[in-house]
Amino acid sequence: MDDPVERGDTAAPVESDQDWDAGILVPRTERGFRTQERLLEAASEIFVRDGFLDAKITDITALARMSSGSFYTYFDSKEAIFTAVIRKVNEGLYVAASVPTGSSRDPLERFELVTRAYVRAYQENAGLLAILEQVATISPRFREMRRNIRQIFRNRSEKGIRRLQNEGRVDPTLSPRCVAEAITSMVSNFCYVWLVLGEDYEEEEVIQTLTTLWASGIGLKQATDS
Amino acid sequence: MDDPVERGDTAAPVESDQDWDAGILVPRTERGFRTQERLLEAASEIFVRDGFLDAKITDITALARMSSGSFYTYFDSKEAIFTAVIRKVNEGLYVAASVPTGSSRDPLERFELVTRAYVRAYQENAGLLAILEQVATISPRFREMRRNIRQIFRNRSEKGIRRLQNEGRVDPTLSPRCVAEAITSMVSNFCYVWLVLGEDYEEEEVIQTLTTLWASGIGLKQATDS
Amino acid sequence: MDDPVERGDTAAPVESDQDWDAGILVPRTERGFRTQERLLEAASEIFVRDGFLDAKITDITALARMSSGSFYTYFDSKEAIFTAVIRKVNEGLYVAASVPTGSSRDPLERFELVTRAYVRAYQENAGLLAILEQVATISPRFREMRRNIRQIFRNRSEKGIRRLQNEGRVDPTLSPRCVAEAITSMVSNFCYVWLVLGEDYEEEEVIQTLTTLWASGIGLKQATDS
Amino acid sequence: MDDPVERGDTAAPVESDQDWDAGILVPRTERGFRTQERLLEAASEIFVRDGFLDAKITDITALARMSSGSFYTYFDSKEAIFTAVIRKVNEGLYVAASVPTGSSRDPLERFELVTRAYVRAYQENAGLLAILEQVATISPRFREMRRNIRQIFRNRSEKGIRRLQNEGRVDPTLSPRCVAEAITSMVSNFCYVWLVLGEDYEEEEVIQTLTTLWASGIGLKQATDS
DNA sequence: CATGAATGAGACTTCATTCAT
DNA sequence: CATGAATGAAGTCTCATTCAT
Repeated sequence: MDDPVERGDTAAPVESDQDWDAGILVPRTERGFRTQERLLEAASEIFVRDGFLDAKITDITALARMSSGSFYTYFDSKEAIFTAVIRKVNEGLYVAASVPTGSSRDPLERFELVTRAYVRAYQENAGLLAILEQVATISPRFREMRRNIRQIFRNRSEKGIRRLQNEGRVDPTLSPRCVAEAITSMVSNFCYVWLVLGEDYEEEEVIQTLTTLWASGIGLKQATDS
Repeated sequence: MDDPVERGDTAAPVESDQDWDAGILVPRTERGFRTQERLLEAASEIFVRDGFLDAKITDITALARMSSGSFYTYFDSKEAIFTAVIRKVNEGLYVAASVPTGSSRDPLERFELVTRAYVRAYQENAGLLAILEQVATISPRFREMRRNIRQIFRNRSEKGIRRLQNEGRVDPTLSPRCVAEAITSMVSNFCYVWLVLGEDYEEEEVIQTLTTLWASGIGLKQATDS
Repeated sequence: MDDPVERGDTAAPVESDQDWDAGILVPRTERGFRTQERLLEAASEIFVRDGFLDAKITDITALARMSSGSFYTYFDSKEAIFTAVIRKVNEGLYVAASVPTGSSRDPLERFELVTRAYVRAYQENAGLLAILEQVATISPRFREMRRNIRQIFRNRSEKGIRRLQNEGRVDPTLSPRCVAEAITSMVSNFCYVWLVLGEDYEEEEVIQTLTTLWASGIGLKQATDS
Repeated sequence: MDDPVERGDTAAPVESDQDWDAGILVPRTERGFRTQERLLEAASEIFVRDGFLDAKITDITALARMSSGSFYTYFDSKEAIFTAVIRKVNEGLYVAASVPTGSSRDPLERFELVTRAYVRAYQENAGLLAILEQVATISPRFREMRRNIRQIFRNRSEKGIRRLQNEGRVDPTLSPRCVAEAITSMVSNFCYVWLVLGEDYEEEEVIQTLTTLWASGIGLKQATDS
């Protein structure tokens, strides 16, 4: 394989020992599942609206049309339900950002594909990602979670760069990990500034600019033959 | 001038109408100035140690060896003293990140100089910048403040890129503002991940990698002659 | 009808848009109602004992044998519970001061009846009315509330006087509203001075004096026949 | 003498042992007197504007253009300066409400004269009297002070009524003290409701109504001859 | 399993008054 | 005598979580 970026693994979406299930209770009945689902939807809405700190359990349960006490039938704590909410986001991001099998083998095209997929996924989840950013600054547990999500992208980039270096198509003196970290920073933080903080940019321009900077930055050469 | 990055303006360090003075009272005596200074030092320490949310006014005044009420002689609130603390950091960053007059005219060298200065400044203030990151996710006021600090660097980069484009040394199809935003993201977020979140990197490697990605990313050509 | 004073309306006890419910939460269970009742009783006692300003929420909850936080399950603030306490007093006053149906048609007897009822009601609620007087000097909201309570009596008197004027039994040159205000002042403030400030008077003498001054003051003539 | 109301005594304006001087320091210099005067003027303004509770020493000193510490050179406490302010009001009221020597001997005319004078004096001092009312509900010391002021008028009325009773021009069965209390309540509280709480009345109508109610209320008969 | 009432720790802030300069 | 900095006690209110019904 000569992919600059890994294909999405089909296995577990998280590559760490992070406990994504802590405090999330498993309902015993079908009705219970639906109730838990209602809570998750309500929580997403409240977290996005008020942030993690200002989100109140009572607001979530009220929106889900149940009593506040019932919350604890389904989740152990506010952190537990936030974990559950972010887990769904993470799964979505993971799938979205996977380079589909059979897509082009041209690295530049793959860069663009990855960037576009990342941007799209970020756009769709900007609200909750903003809150994750907030929670990560407060709680080590969620800092770790945020780091894990980030590492998915960084690790894929790193493998891709390593491969291109092996193929002689990228400056071999660069540290793949350091470069991958820098590119991940560039892409993820650009999305944050643009989609969360509200700097005004035009989507296509963003994707082209990031792709170009990425490719040129690592000195990508076109394959001599192929 | 052909600077890729602007020289530090000699005027005010803040280029916005952000109110950096809100809630910060001005002492009328020398003694008052010293007391306020003591509070600022204590606050820096407490903020870094406990974060903004967990920092208690009483901890700050205790560390500064005065009664809790005295705090309010100098600051209206925790927000106000945090603003004052960050204002000092900002001033430090501003100076640190200015390209010294008389430095090299070679863009690559200037990129490295700027990156190195930024990294150094970030290192020195990592503790408080981490807290600013936290507070920015919570309070619109500080989000704006963080945005202003960021824009100093972005605007300088933008001007530099525009100039290099005019000189024909950089890809003219790139949007200077978008590129500047991306590079600012790359550099600032790398520092965050590295110096705040604790990813392990080696300083010189970071500086070289960021400089290279920056320069190559925008397709910087060496001046043909001169 | 030739009543000098209106019979109690059977409708709402408050004749204004004053918001008597602001900040008073409605319990959803029987247990909740009992708890709220306990708080109201404790609050009455504490308000009378300490005055509004010195009344502490913790004293109220301690007297009601519950944790301080429980207070806020039933009331938003000290103002809210005071409103609730006064609302009960107001309802009591309203009922007490109503002239019973079927009572004498002789105006003088009715004046005495009304004065006696007012005095009795004031006596029973002197403690809380003293506090209302205090709060009214501090808060516009309660000033308005006090005004509303007062107006019940003034408006009734006004109607009664108007009627007697129409019947030719009272000086027609007097302004009914102005006279009613003066009589309300006389009666209510006498009760205040006597029952709150502690000037020493004998109940029966007070009632007779006030009744006489009222009746003679407006020049009440006995019905020519009847 | 057959005055229904006493002529103003020329001696001390207060008929009690109330200590009107407590905490009011006596300046040693002419300049000191002027400074104290400045404080009194500033205090009046602030008390009227903010009420006693919300009046801040620093607001008073700022308005008087001096440092907060200097306040205590002239007054021992906030209560002391309020006492001083009210003392001036009291003196004004005392003088204003005195029936001028040589005025008519007709009781009805005298009633009107007294009422008019009281109303005028109240109008001029409504702001501070409102605050005295507030403070009286809070502090026993000022409650006593308010009572003293009130008693000046009550005692005068009482003497007048007693005299008219002796002359056979007023119902002899009425208790002079009780009647005087009632009339004082009527007049003073009417002024409060009208001038402080803001009920809308027309001055001349008020004076005529109160005078009529007063005179008729006690059954004043015109002197048969004289 | 659902409900909603009960819990309780604890930090911020004010401002009259005192005191050092 | 003037200045303004320093003091410090004390009470409200929040809300995640637990528990009785």
